[in-house]
This record gives sequence, structure tokens and C-alpha cells, in this order.
Amino acid sequence: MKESIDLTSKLMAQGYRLTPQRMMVLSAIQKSDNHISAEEIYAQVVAGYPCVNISTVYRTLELLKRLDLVTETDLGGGRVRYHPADKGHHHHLVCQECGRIIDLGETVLASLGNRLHREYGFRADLKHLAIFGRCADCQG
Amino acid sequence: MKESIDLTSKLMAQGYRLTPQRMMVLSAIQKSDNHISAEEIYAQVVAGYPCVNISTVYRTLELLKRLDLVTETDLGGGRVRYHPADKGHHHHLVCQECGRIIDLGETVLASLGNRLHREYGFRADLKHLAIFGRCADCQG
DNA sequence: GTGGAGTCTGCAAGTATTCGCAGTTACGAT
DNA sequence: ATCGTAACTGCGAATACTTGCAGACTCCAC
Ligand SMILES: [Mn+2]
Ligand SMILES: [Mn+2]
Ligand SMILES: [Zn+2]
Ligand SMILES: [Zn+2]
Repeated sequence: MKESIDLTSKLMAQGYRLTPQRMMVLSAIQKSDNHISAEEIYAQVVAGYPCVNISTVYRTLELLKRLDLVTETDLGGGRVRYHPADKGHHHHLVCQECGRIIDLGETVLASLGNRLHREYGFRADLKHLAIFGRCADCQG
Repeated sequence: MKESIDLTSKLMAQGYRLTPQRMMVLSAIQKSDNHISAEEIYAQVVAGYPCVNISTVYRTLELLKRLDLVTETDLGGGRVRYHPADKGHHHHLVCQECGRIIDLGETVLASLGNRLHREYGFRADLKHLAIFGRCADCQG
């Protein structure tokens, strides 16, 4: 239950409350190994607590993002996907032609992040990005 | 009218047709100096051709993107914005705290693009990106 | 000219996500 | 305990965009 203590303290520190809905949304994200969508989170939550509303799921996701507990990434499938922040940062190259997704380590964007900070004083959020383009097999 | 010839040839080359709707959408984007939204394009088009539908605007934008005549960028205002590709590539740093937008030259992402091509054979679409984070004044 | 085969469009319905509101709940202070 | 304030939630409506469909328009072959 380490992450539930983490959640509690992060919430309390800023005047937020720990509700069953919030616990269940975070736990659904933790449980899923891959990137999970809001609809999929909602389905899991509803299974154990039937009258939650999907707008509560979206509001909770917004909050968890702000607390840096989950990352949100648009991988191009028409719906955004979520990932627990403590399972490691990484990025993706998404081929717009064939849909292939190449995984990238966190470090690939590190030097860009450093440069943006050095030259512009800007702290870029480079925790979980998708970069679109064409993979090696799909160049025309 | 150089860009209209450009549009015609690019369309014809792939079996597409040149319609008044398509000309007007592209011209609305060319006319606007800043980044323009679909709704704003629609308003301009409707002024000269009242029965066009907004879904035609969206479909045309999809096409113009595929032809590399316009770029699409999510600058965080809840609606995506469009920019003519021939007015020069560039990028933006968007502060999630205060909304400030810092403009970036095309070159800032060039070495990342080269690296992705060298190491992964991936041709990243780095024509007009928004990178989110916190500006120098908003670090806490 | 006529007749397809596509291509394109308006319209209406659908999807993913957000927002306003009014009732409920949690927490701290008395 | 009880009261007040603020946070939180479900619900329904709104928003930005997408999609299916059926009619209209183009282009080309004959
Ligand atoms: Mn990922
Ligand atoms: Mn721009
Ligand atoms: Zn590919
Ligand atoms: Zn700022």
C-alpha cells in the first residue's frame, strides 16, 4: 500500500480529500501494465462501485496529473492514455502510416530538456511524450 | 496566387479535386497572421459561402495536413490551431501555469530529429510543436 | 452527349472530454 | 455533538471534433 500512502499525503498537503473514487481510479491505473484510457479506468471503477460517474474519473485524472502521480499522453488513437508516474518515464515514436509504436528511454529527450532550461529558463514536462512521424518502413 | 497553383498541383497529383470550399479554407489560413482555429476558419469561409458545413472545414484541414500545406498544433487552449506550412516552421514553449508562450526557432529541435533518424530510422514530424511545462517565472 | 466510377459535400448523429450546478460529504473549530 | 465552510460528486448539458450516409458534382471513357 505504498502508493496509497503517497496519494494520501500528496492530497492532504494541498487541502484535497481522499475519497473512494480517487483511490479506485489510481488503483486501476497502477494495476494496468500498459497505457490505460479513461473509459477503461471507468469500467474497472464501476465494477466495484456502480454509481460513479465518468466525469469524476476525468476530474480525478486531472488531479492526479497535477500531483505528478500519473502522466497523460496522446498516442493518436482518438483517446488519451494514462500511465503511473512511478513506473518510469519514457517516450514513444508513433508512425502515422502503419501505427507502429517505438518505445524510447527517458534519456533521449534529456539533452533537449537541459537546453530549454539553459537557454529559456523553461522547465519542460518531458515525462511521457509521443512524437509523430514515419517509421523506417513507411518512408515515401 | 502562387499558393493556389501549389494547392492545385498537389491535389491533382493524388487524384483529389480543387473545390471552392478547399480554396477558401486554405486562403483563410494564409490570410491569418497568427495561428487560427477551425472555428475561426469556418467563420471566414461562411462569410463568402454561407452553406458550407464545419465538417467540411475539418475534412479539408485533414487533407491540407496530409499534403503538408498546413500544420496543426495543440497550444493548450482547448482547441487545436492551424498555420500555413510555407510561412516557416517553428515551435512553442507553453507555460501551464501562466499561459505564456515562448516562440522557438525550427533549429531547436533539429538535432533531436537527426538523432531519431540516425538511431531509429524514424522521420519525426517536427514542423510545429508545442512543448508544455513551466516558464522561468512560474517555478515552485 | 451519356454513363459510370469515384470524389466530395451537407446534414445529422456519435465520441471523447469538459463544465455548471445543486446536493452531499468531510473536516476543523467551537 | 453541531455548525460552517469548503471540497467533492453525480447529473445533464455543452464543446470540439469525427463519422456514416445519401445526394451532388467531376472526370473520363465510350
Ligand atoms: Mn508510455
Ligand atoms: Mn506556431
Ligand atoms: Zn510505420
Ligand atoms: Zn509562466
